[in-house]
Amino acid sequence: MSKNASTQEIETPGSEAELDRLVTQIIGRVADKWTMYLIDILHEEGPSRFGELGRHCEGISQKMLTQTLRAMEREGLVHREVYPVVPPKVVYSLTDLGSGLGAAFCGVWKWAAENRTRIEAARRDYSRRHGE
Amino acid sequence: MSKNASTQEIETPGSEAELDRLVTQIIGRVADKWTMYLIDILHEEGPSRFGELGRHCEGISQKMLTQTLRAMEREGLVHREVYPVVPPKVVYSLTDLGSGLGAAFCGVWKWAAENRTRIEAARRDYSRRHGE
DNA sequence: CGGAATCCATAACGATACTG
DNA sequence: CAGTATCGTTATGGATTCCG
Repeated sequence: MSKNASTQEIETPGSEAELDRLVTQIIGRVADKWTMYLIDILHEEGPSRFGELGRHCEGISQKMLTQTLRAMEREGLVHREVYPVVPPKVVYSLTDLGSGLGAAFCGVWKWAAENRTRIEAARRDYSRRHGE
Repeated sequence: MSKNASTQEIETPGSEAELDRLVTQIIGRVADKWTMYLIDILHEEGPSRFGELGRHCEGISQKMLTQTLRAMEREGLVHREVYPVVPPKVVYSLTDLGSGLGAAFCGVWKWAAENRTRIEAARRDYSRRHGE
């Protein structure tokens, strides 16, 4: 019983390598552009309707919006509430899990904001040194 | 001169909406599965050769490895050091910028590790309620 | 309004072969 | 070893149409 210093694991059959693989897999599904955008939007705007999300999420197609929201629902990041009215109304909101991820992502947003000039400088530098 | 409360902006012509777009764009380029994996690997293993990275980065093809590393170099996340020996030796290491992103993304890894059981539960839940 | 379904273009990716 | 180049496939994403 050398490991498991974490928060709430009771039954953990796999090896730590396997755990690693699992966590990596989760990151792989979640570290996606649209997911990050949507979590951010839901974080700022609060519970939002499908159309609102589409409008706030610059450049996303309605197909990707649906698709991404479904995936997020599957991972337990968002809750989908359907109001049986006409015209239809569907409101998406972050679950606790989603909020947690949003909070975690916050660091990445801050990093991007704080370092954007350096990133752009690096890019200019690169294209100068390479093929222009 | 109402804004610019940030860390180090001297010349900022765009509006805050534009700044938003810029930051979002950066996230879009950086929030990618392989980039995150590689930053994590470089963070844990330290400076590594091309082949080592490939071996540590489960499931990546050599093509994607090259491609992702080039992109990361362009964004200023990694430094590429070529040793003119035979057989060739190329060592990749995180720049300050890359380390910063790694640190920022750390929160997400922790989130994934701490909530993995909940995520899997959510997934089981979803497939039970939907098409199995 | 909030999708699902269809069609289509192209970008992403993997496998393979080749090179300095 | 660390790539580049090419090819073929699959996945991604947009546009459009239709439905409850």
